[in-house]
Amino acid sequence: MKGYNETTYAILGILTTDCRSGYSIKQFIDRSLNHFWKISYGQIYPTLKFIVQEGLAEVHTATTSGKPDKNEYTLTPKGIETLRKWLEHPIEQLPAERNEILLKLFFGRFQTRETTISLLENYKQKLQTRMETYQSIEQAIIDCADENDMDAMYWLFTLDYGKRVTRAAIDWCNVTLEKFIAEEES
Amino acid sequence: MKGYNETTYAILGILTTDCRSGYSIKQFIDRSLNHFWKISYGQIYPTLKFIVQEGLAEVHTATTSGKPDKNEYTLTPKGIETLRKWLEHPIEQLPAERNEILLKLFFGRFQTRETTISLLENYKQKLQTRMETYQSIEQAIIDCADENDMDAMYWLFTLDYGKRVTRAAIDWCNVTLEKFIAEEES
DNA sequence: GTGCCCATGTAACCTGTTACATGATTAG
DNA sequence: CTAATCATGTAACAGGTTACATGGGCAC
Repeated sequence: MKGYNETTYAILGILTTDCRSGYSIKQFIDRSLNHFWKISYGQIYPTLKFIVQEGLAEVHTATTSGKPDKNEYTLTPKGIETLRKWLEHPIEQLPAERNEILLKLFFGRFQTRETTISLLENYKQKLQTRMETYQSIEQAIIDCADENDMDAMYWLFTLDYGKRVTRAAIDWCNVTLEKFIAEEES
Repeated sequence: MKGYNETTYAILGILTTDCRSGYSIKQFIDRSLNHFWKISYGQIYPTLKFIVQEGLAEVHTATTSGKPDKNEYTLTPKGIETLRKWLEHPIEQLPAERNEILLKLFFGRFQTRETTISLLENYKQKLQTRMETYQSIEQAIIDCADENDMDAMYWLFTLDYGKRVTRAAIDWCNVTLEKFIAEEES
């Protein structure tokens, strides 16, 4: 734990919703941001401590009958301002994605064509599963969202991103597979 | 430095080419795999040490006149076998990409529309720059590759992947921007 | 003699996950 | 009584980058 990193801002963002404790932050991420953001308790609790130290939020222990006590965090004006600054700041650089499948393909000269083909088919299958997951999440959002539901709109934007990128990767699998299969026949 | 991780296999793969020293491995990655794999000296040298410890490669000091000595690594049969096993093994799970722009967009309820639009336009611009880079690399490969050049073929596959995914992301920017701009007019 | 490429290496640090410890309450 | 859910927290580890130390040779 050092300073202001993306995890800090992600948590600051979530604290603007109704999720105010470490446990419910984790739940929120797992339910809603899971396809483009993950986080573990090992990061959440130390970060919440840091956020309080910096005066970005305040803690109050909430006693609910029938449930264990929980620490509820409320953003301070300074916290809101810090979040807003970050949101406005354009991203510095595109994330450099490591891609294991491209690495394996690149060294494919040392494999048989059959192995490369089954590698690609396995990858394609995983992408298709992901695509189906996106589609069912999307349907669930559409079904239960009322009109003017801003949260739903933003969820759909992020899902649309995931679907388009996954679709492109599946297309690539198909054309690449075709090339290997064509070569095999010749 | 612990055990067999992706970095180990990446280096094992590169050692099958003419790059046999830590320095030239770094160069190779920066020149050829840069768009989907990066690595720093801080990983390369300890990993090479580990590879030798495991008996996957052997070191020999090569003295070239006019240049400093360098440690040349040569794969052993065990090293080749280890690499081949990894190459054949299908990837376990799709990489879970953290996406800062989706995170910022998701919390866009706390920004003005103008800010969101400029965020997206900035992102789109970066994607376009990346696309141009891919295209110029591709052209360079096509220009200098002779027929039956297997390396060139694999490079083009990985570039094709990058181009398709980047294209999909740009398309997403466009449709999302349109929605925000339409909303602004209404 | 100065700056650049070649070449090797490491220590400090950052970020994150996993596994564990702890304990209350409730439903069956 | 026991399993599940709610809730908080930390220590050990894994993986990676950055910055630094070191030094040879070459071209200007």
